[in-house]
Amino acid sequence: MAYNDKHIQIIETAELLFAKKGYEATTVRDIAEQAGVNIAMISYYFGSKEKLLEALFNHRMGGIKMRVESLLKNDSLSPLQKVDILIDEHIERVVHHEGFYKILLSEQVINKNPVIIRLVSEIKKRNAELINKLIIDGEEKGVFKRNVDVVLLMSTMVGTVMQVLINQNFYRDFNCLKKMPAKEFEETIQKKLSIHVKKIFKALLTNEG
Amino acid sequence: MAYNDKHIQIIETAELLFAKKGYEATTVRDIAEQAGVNIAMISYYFGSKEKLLEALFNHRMGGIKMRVESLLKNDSLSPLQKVDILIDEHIERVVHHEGFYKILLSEQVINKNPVIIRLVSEIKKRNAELINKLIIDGEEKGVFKRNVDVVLLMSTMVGTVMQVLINQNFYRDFNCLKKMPAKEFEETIQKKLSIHVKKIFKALLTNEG
DNA sequence: GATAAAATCAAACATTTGTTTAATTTTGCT
DNA sequence: AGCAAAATTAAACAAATGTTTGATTTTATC
Repeated sequence: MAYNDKHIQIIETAELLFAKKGYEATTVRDIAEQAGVNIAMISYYFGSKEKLLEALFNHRMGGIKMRVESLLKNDSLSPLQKVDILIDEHIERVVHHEGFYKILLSEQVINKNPVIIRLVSEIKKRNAELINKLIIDGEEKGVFKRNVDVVLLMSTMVGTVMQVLINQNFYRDFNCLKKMPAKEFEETIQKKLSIHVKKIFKALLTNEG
Repeated sequence: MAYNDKHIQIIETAELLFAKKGYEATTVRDIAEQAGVNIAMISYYFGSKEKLLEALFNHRMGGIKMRVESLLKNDSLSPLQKVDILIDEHIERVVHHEGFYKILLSEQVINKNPVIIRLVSEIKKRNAELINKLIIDGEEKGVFKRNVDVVLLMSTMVGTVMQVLINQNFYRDFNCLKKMPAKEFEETIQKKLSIHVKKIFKALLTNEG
């Protein structure tokens, strides 16, 4: 299904509110008011509140379709370089779509909506398979270790990034960065996070010395 | 406040349902029915649905109070051994209280309830400070690197464990373990996860070679 | 065993929920 | 301009929500 401007407007307003208050705690009246449309428009456009949530997932995860395929085929990059790029792209996406990734996390915890379950697990599977290929390629070239657990690896990347997202305020507090401007802080933490995850992957993947 | 058997019964029933359906989607009628008590008992005992949630957090997080203090003081263990024990204890807790940790995660995403916010951030802060001490101790003994980012480290542990918890089915699927009995699978993944996180910590903390 | 407090209950409460209706306005096309 | 389809609206809808009430039962203390 293709969404027009009004669709997008409602979807992204819903995204904002779902991320802030949670799906169940957000009312269709909230969304309609914030989006500046009549309440009935949500049923009219999407059919129901739940289908609006599904539309949000289609809208955001369609775009995600990690452009991994092309990256993996690029022969001018080493396996480790490719891994680093994947990490940075993931962090970039999460930082750029904080709200959606919070909703995604919550939905995975509940794991109830069949449409979302299928969509998410398909993307997870595809990503895992592609990364698996990349790792096997690295193995064959002798730069990566054998028998790396791809799902654990991905869990660490995704989990670490999500946890840092959730812990932003705590990070500021604990490291006495309360006064740092939001913009600067965001850049700082993004860079630190990138280095951190890359270090982990390098340690887990390569026979460094 | 001290809870009697009935309190606990209601709290743990609520925990079950909150974890399964989410806090907002769980009704007090659900809880009352499942717990085998009258609907009015929830207000009578706890005051409100939200205060029941807070009671759950008090109930579970009071127990968490990681017995870190005593562990850190134990001089017969090396810093790295202590880290390994902390990791295993964390995994053990999460596996043993899956439901609660799902609720905890969801609540951190929403980050709305002031009582919970305070409770969680206090425990996070205390844990971070204690682990920081442990790391500094390791630095001084020359076994740990300098300038380790404690919050990033904790985020990786907590985030990885949570993500594996969420990805359990996917892990089974991807690694063709659909037929493995639940009990065996749980043990397997717990052991793998433990090794995985310990490996990460060792890589980030020590000057291995 | 009387009595007061605590616990339990069915019923009622006012709100809020997502959705629908039916009328009206706007749009797009000839 | 005319007209059918699409978009928009205010109002209404039934169902479900958390909470409270007021009566009744159980418990504990003397």
